[in-house]
Order: sequence, then structure tokens, then C-alpha cells
Amino acid sequence: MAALAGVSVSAVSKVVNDRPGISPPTRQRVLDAAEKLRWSPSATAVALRGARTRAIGMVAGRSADVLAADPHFSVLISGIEAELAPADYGLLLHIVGEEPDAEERAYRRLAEERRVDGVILTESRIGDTRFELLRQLGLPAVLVGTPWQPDPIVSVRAGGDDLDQGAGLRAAVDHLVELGHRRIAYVSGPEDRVHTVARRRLFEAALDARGLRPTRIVISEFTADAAVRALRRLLAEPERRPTAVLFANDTMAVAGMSAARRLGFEVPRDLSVIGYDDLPVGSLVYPRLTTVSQDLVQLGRAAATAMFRLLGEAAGTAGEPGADGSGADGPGADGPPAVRPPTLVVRESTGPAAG
Amino acid sequence: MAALAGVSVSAVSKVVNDRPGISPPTRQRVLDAAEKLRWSPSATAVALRGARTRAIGMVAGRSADVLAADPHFSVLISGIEAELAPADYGLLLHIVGEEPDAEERAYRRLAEERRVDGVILTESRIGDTRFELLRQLGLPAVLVGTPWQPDPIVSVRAGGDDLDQGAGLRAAVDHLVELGHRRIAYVSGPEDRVHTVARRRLFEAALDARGLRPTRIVISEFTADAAVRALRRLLAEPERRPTAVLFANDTMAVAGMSAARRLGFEVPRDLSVIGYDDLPVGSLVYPRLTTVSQDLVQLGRAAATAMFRLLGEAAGTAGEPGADGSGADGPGADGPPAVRPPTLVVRESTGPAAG
DNA sequence: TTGAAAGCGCTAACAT
DNA sequence: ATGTTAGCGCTTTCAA
Repeated sequence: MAALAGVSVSAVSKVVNDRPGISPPTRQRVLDAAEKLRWSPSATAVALRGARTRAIGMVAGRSADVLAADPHFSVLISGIEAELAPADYGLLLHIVGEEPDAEERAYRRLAEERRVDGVILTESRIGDTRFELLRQLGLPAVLVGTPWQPDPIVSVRAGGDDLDQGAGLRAAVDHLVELGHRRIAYVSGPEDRVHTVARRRLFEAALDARGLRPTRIVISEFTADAAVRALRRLLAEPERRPTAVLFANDTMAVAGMSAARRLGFEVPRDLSVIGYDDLPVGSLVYPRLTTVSQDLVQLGRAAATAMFRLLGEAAGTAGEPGADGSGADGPGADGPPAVRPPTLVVRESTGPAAG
Repeated sequence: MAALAGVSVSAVSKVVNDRPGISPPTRQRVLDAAEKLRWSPSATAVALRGARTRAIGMVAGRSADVLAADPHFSVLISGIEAELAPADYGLLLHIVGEEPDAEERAYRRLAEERRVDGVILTESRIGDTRFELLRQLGLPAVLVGTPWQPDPIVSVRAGGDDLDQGAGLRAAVDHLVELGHRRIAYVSGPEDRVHTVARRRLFEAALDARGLRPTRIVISEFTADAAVRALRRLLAEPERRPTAVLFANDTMAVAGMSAARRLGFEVPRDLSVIGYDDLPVGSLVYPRLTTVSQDLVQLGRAAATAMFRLLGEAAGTAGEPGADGSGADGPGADGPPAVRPPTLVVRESTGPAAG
């Protein structure tokens, strides 16, 4: 456009980027022309020139249908987008299969092809190699969760500093103990994830603090079927039967409740059930699920904010270093991304211990 | 890279694009160099040059938390991604608020900034203005669903041609009638969506075919609360009380079942319930939800495939017109994207009519 | 078979 | 205050 509609190319550039050295009349003419032609700078050209793509990447190393069944991920994405959208950033999603190198390839492409300014990682794993990879690739990264070992990667998690991480689980155990429960079981997920292990440990610690030991810990998988199987085993032997069960997440807890009901146990009369995450499904079912709630949407927002901060610093070499305060310019660097610690939400799936 | 690691820039270009006019040795040298340097063409530069961004856009005109609560969308995305990923296409997501012009702005940006090669639309609406807008913008578009009025836009839906669209609902009604139900209610969603109206009509037609009339049709909203309220009204007057209820989607159906249970009605003993979509949540609950199943993942794949076809044609003006058959090149143009018609999946939430 | 060179739409020096 | 110009990393004629 530019030349055709008014003046010269650099004038246009200066106007759209709010650079000084433009007279009000010229400025206005450019704005008018842009308006009339419905023109706006080509993102590709800008990216080519300046290395800013205004897109953040996410790679999900799971199959499409597993992902579809797991709302956790989509809730997180909602949060991330909530922050990205106003800054006019896009989210570039890449769902790759379960094969380990598919994931690595995806990150490599993202980096080599310069498609995104940075990536957000989730599902922190034990022995995670992604941080190192991303560092090699020079791709700014933010982790949602806790690194498996001390690592300089930027990360966000509910409760911020680790001190508050266990608050929800402690409240859950206290709640059960006050209801008279003494035999409390925990159904964990696959322990190659950091958060899975952390939650289980936090649970054990909370129980320990009340002088109790877990009745059972069943390591299973993150699927509804696995939850059902775990519950079945838990309820099989009458003499060791728990009166309450905590699950590693809401989906498993809901599946567990159904299984209990199917086996003839009424919730919460015969068995109390507690989930983790506080997904919408928890209040859809009957009885409504008591759960440890963490603000996943907020967590997503925090991750995006942290990413903006990271990019702001990275771009600091040549960009606008000061506070021009004009807003509407994307990455702002204000307060630290704080996410409230997990809390217990008592609904209907917990009650006094049977007998 | 190129020059440094071997020969000349155009040689490299020819190699990576499988263009003729390269001797095997040269070719090999380029490949080796690229391998060693872990180099691959910059997506931005390619896009700038050739108008292909290898990204598809999607704009969701809903607030982040509404979206989070609705798995429908994420399942669809899984399907789309399943097709995009192997072709090395990315999905650029934009979640904008409910404000009407925010959505339009998002599409405009996508088009003006040339960030994507095309967009996939969902949630076909009555009086939808998006097709026209996209046409103006010159952005290739594929609709998941049926246009509200005859429109040249490319669209995909379960059952392909409209003839089979009602199969699931007919089966559902037949199933209920055979179980002895005569008073069958339908809880619809907001009728500004095409599919909402279509499903309700299909239901009425199916009922009509059996010589019955719907006991009640309650237009509500697509939320769990609304479903609960609707059900409450439905069960309020004993003399007109239905023995079976169909819901416009699974989430509402699950919420409805819980509400029934809370009101003292046992499902399916006192009330049969049928959902629509067949989302994972349906088999998580007790009793497991009988539902009209459509293959949402497949629908997503079909949309992506249709998009590739569209892009292939659009690019045909200057691109490779023939069948070079080398694969790995992205948009293939094979069979038509067929998605199986909706079918009834009978689980546990339906049973013989009470009394 | 290979290389040189002209842009794609922008931004940032450098003139004017 | 404004215009000119050299690339960013590629693809693609066109010459050699």
C-alpha cells in the first residue's frame, strides 16, 4: 500500500510502529489510507525482518483421542489464550503422537523454521529432556509445573513457591479425618510425571501429620478404566477396605465414583471420594465431587505472562527498553504471575465415615 | 547456510524442493550439510515468498472458561490436528470473547496479516455472516456443520449428504418407543445455532413418524445449570411428566441425569435419558449414558482434509499441477471426506418405560 | 548442471 | 519531516 495511498514506505512503517519523525497530517493520511484499504502489516514480513512471529507454540505428546478425553489440557489452553489474545499473539498447536522422537522433531521444527517466539510446556516429566533440548535450540520456554530436578527453566505452578503446594491435599485429609475417616486410600497415576509423584507424596505427608498411614496406594494409569480397576481392587477385601479414596485427578475420581456405585457402594454413605483439579465435570455428576481445586485457567494465564516477560527480556537487546506505557503493544511486564494455592472444595462426595 | 556448507543458494532451494536439475553428488552434499547444521528452511521466509504459511486458523467466539467446560470443541481440534500434523501444518488458535466484532476482527487480522492459509469454522449459526466476510477477505474456509442457508462454502458434517443426518435421532426415538415410552421430551439448546434447530426438528420428525408428539420442548441454554432447570420443569407436573428425555448434547444430558437423581428419580427406572455427541464423559458416569454418537474426531479430520483440497485447488494456478507422488508434501487430494452418520449407542441410561 | 540476481513486504539506517 | 535503500531467507527465472 503506502506509496499508492499517500506518501512513502518508511513513513508508513514509522506510523504503524509509533516511531517519531512524522508530522500529524502525514500520519493521518497514512492512517486513513490503511483504514480504507483495510491494510495491516503482513505478519510474515515482519517476522522475517525482525524475528518476532507473535505466536507461541505448544506441543502435546499424546494421541489426539487421549487428549480429547482429557479436559485438563484444554482448560489450560483456554487460560493461555485468554492472555495471548489481547496481546494479539496466536497459539500454534502441534499434537504429535506418543512416539518419543516425534515430540523432539516437533520442537526442532518449531525452532528451525522460526515459527514461534517461544513454547509453553506442560506435563513435567521425571527425567524430562525437553528443557535441555529447548536450550540448545535457543527457544524461550516456560514450564507449567515443577521441573523434575533443579533447572533454570522458567516455570509456573499453583501456590507459587513450593510451600503452599500441599495446602489442598492437607485440607482434604483434614476434612476426611474430621469426618471420622481413618482408612484412607490414594489412587495415583503413572509416576513418570512430576506432579503425580508430588501429589502422592503430599498426600502421604498430610496423612502422616495426622498420625495415619495410607491404606493403599494403587499406581495405575490416567484413564477411566484404570480408575475403575483400581477401585475394584481397593474394595475387594472387606477387612482392609478404605472408607475414603483420593484420586490423582477429577476424571479418575468421577470414574471411581461410578465404579463404586456399580459395585453397590453408595457415595458418600459407604465411601467418600475426593478428586483433584476441579474440572467442570465434577459439578455435573451426582453426587457432586468434592475436590482439590486449582485454578487451571489462571495457571495458563500465568504461563503466558511469564512467556511475555521472558520475551521482553530476550528482545531487550534492540527493542524498546523503557516503559512507554502506551499499552496495546503486547508483552507487558508487570506483577509476577501468582496463582492461588490449591484449596479444598467440599461438595457432596464426602461424608461421615461408615460404621 | 547453503553457500557456506557446499554450493550455492539456488542449489539448496532445488534440493529441498525436489526440483530437477541437480546432480546426485551436489544433492548429497547439500543434504549432508543441512543435516550437520540441523538446518531447515525458515517458515517465515517461505511464507513471505510463496504465500504458503502452512498454518490453518481457527477462531472461537466464546470466553475461555465457557470453552473449557465444553469438550466438544477440543475433541474437534484433536481431529483436525490429527490430519494437520503429518502434513506439517500447524493450527493457529484464536479465542476471542463473546463480543460480536471481536470475532470479525480476529478473522480480519488473520487474513490481512497473512498468518494462515485458511480457516476452519465451527458452530454454524443462523444468519451467520462469517462466510461472506471470509469471501471478502479471500480467505479459504471450511465449515464444520451445515450453512444456515444455501451457500457455496465448503462444509463437512456427519452423514455427509443430508439424508443420513437424522439416522441417530430416529434410532434413538425407535429405541425408546420399543421400550414402551410414549411421553418423550426434548431439551434443546439456544436455537440460534443451526445444529440445534436441526436436531430438534429431526427429533420431532422421528417422533412424528411413530405417530407421537413431543411432550415438551424446552429451549434453554447450553449449560449444565440450564439443563438442570429444564429438567426440573419437565418433572414438575406429575400428570404430564415424560418417561424419557433427549438432550441436545452429552453435557446437558449428564447434568440432567444428576438433576433427576437429585429430585428422587432413578435413571433409567423412573426416567430414561439420551444424549448427543458421544463424548468421553458419557461413559464415565453411572449409569453410563445412552447417546447419539457422532465421530467428532473424524469430523475434524474431514474438515482438515477438505481444507487441504481447497488449498490444493487455490494454489493450482502456479504450483505443481500433476501427481508427483513423492508424498511428504502436505495437502493431498484423495478421497472425499466421508464421516459416518450419527448412530445410537445404547448404554445404561435407557430402560423400559415406568408404569 | 549450476550460479547470479530479482524480488516477496517489511524495518532501520542513511540521505535529503 | 520525509524519501531512498539495503537487506531479512527464501524461490524462481534467466544466463552461463
